[in-house]
Amino acid sequence: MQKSLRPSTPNMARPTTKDLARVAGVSRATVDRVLNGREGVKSETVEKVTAAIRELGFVRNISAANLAKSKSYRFIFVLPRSGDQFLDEILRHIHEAGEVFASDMIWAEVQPIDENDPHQIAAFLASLSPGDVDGVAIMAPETPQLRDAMTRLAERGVCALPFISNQALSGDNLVGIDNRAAGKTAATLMGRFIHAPRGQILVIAESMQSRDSLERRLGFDQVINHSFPHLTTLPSLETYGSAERAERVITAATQRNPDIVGVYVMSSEARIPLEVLERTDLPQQIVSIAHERTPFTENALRNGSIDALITQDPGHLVRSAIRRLRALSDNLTTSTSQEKIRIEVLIATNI
Amino acid sequence: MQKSLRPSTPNMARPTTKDLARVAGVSRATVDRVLNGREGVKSETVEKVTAAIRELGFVRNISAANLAKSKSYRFIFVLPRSGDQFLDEILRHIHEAGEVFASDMIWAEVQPIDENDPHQIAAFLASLSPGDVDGVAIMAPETPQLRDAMTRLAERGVCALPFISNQALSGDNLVGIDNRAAGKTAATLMGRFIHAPRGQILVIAESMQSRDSLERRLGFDQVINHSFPHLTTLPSLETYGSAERAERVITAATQRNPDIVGVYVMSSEARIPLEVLERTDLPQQIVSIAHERTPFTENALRNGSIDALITQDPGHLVRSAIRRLRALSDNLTTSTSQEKIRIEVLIATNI
DNA sequence: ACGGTTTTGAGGCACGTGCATCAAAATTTT
DNA sequence: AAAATTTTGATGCACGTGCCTCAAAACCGT
Repeated sequence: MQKSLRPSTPNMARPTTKDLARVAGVSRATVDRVLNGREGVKSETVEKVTAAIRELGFVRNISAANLAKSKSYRFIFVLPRSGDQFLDEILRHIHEAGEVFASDMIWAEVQPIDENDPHQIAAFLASLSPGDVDGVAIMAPETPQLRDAMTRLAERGVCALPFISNQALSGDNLVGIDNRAAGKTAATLMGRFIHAPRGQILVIAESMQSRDSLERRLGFDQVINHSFPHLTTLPSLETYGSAERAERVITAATQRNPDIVGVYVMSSEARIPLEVLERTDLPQQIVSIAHERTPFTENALRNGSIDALITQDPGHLVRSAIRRLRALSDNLTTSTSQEKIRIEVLIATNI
Repeated sequence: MQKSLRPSTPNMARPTTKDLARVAGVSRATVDRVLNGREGVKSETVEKVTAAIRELGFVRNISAANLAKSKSYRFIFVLPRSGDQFLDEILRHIHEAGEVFASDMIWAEVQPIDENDPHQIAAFLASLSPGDVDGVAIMAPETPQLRDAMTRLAERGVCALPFISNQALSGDNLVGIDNRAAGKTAATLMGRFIHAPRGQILVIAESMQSRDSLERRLGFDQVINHSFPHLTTLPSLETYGSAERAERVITAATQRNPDIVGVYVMSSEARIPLEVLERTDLPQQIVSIAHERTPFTENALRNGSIDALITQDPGHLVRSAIRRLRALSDNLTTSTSQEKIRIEVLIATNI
C-alpha cells in the first residue's frame, strides 16, 4: 500500500536506492542487484526489496541512471528516398526535433532506403546492433522480409517501431493514423458535402500496392456504400508517381464517366493528380478531398480547389515516435504511454 | 576539433564542460561562471567560451545539471472546481501523466479554484514562489486581476501558461486551440452538412461571458454569413450550467423559430443542452455540432444525435502543457518547442 | 612599486545510479 | 564438522554539472 505517490509538501525528497536499502534492511549492493535483475539473490530477499519499492513508491531516476551509464539514445528513422512534399516535411521535423531533444541526450538520424527493395531494408536492419542504436522507426511497405527483420531486431534488443505507413495491425505500436478510419472520414465528409442527388466519385492513388491506400479505400467504400448509396465509387486510378501516367488515366476516366461529383486523392502526394485535374474540364462544384498537409495542398485548400484535407501532423508524428522509442528502450516492461495520433480534418477555415 | 553537431560514429561522445574548458583555454570554474551567467568574468573571456561552445556544438546536459541541483519540476494545474465531463477527462489525464513523467522528476498537481473569483485565483498565484513550484498551467477566464497576477508570477521566475481557456491572445503560449478557428470549422461543417435551401441555426452556450464562447461565436458567424448566406444564426442561448434554465430557453427558442435546421453547442459541456433537445420535437434531419469528446458526446456521435464534434484531445493537452512548462522553466531564452494543439474533427466514423 | 580590486584557477564535494571488487556471512553439500 | 557454494555487505569510482572555498594571477589607480 503506497501512502501517496506525490509529495504533499514540496520539499519532500524522492526516495533513493539508499532509502530502499534502509527500509528493506539490505545493502545498496543488493538493491542494485534486484533493480537490475542480476542473478544470485534469494527470492526471499527480492521480495523484501520489492516490498520496500512499493512501500516507498520508489521510481528509478532515469536521468541519473543514464548519466551513470553515460547512455545516450540513438534513434534512426528509416525513410524512403523519394522526395515528395510530405516526406520533406517529415525530414524537416526530424532535424528540428534533433535539436530540441539534444539536451535529453537523444540523437535522431535518418537512413534513406529504397522502399521497394525489402531485401535492402532487411539487410540494413540486420546490420544494426544494440550497441550502435537504441531504436528504429520504419516507414516502408509491409513485406515478409521486413516483418522478419523487425522481429529479429527486437529479439536482439533494438526496438522497432512502424512509422506512418507500415505493418498492418502492429496496431497499438504504430505511430500514425488508422488508415481505414481515415478513409471512412473522407467518405463521410464527401457524402455530406455532395449535394447532388447522384453521381460518381473518382478515387486516385499512387499505387494500390501500398497497405495505406488499400485500407483507406476499404474504409472509404464501406461508408459510401452504407451511408450514401446514391453515390458510386469508381475503380482506383494509379499514378505510380508519374505525371504523364496520371494525365493519361485521369483524363481517360473523366471522359468515360460524365457524372463525376467528387474526387478522393488517397496518396500522400496529392500534387500530381490535382494539377492534372485542374487542367481537366470538370464542373466547378465538384467536391475534392485529399490527404496530408503540404505547401501545395495547403494552398489548394485556401483557393478552394480542395474542400477538405485529412492529415496527420508531421511534427507530432516525429516527436511522438521519438518519445515512444525512448519509452520503449527504457522500460521494456511498462505499458507504453498512450500517444495516439489523431486524424485531423483540415478545411479552409482551420488551416 | 569536432565540427559536426551530430556524431557520425555512434561512439563519439558529446563534449562536456571539461572539453569546453580545454578548447577555450580556461578553467572549468570559468566555464561554469559563463554557462550560468555569474558575474565577474571579463567579456573577452566570455567570448572565448562562447566561441568554444559554438565550435564544439556544446549542449548542456540538463539531466546531469538537474541531478547536481537535485532539482525536480513541480507543476500545478489551476482548474475550475465545477466537474463537467470534459474537466473530468483532463483531471484523469493529469494523474495519468503524473505517473509517466515521474521518472523524469516531474510532479504535476491540481489546484481547484473557483473560476469566477479572480481575486481568489490571483491570491493563490501570489502565494507561489519559485522555490515551491516551477510552473503553473491556468484554466480560468481572463480578468485584469488574473492577467496581472500571471505577469507578476512570471517576473518572480515562475512560468505561467494559459491552459485551454484563458487569456486572449497570449497566442503563441496558449496550450489549447484557436477558438475562432474552431468556430469557423464548426460553421463550415454546418453549412456544408445542411442541404436545406434555407433555415436557422440554434446556438447554445453555457455562458457568453467566457472568452471561448465569444471567439467561437465570432468565427462561426463570420463563416456562416460569408459562405452560407441562406442560413441564419439565432442569438446565443445561455444555460449557465442549469438544466432547468436550459429546458426553458431552448424550448422557448424552438417554438419561436420553426425553421431550425442546425444546432451548434459551443460549451464544453454539451450534455445538458443535448438532453433537452432530445426531448424537444425537432425534425430528425437537423444537423448538430458540439464540442469536446466526453462519454456523453461520444455516445451521441455514435447513435447519430450529433453529426460532428470539434475536439481537442485531453491527453495531448495535458502532456503538451507539461512539456511546455518544462521547456519554459529550463531555457528561459530558447524558443519553446512548437507544440501546437490542433483542432480535431470527429465524426461517427473516426471516433 | 604599492596596495586594492577584479578576474581566474585548482580542487573538492554533492546529486542518484551503475558497476566492479573483495571480503564476510549464510547456506548447502560432502 | 569441514569444505564448497551461494548470497550478501562494504566500499569506491564513474558519469556531467552545480556550487563552494581559497589562493593565485592579472589588472587597476595612485
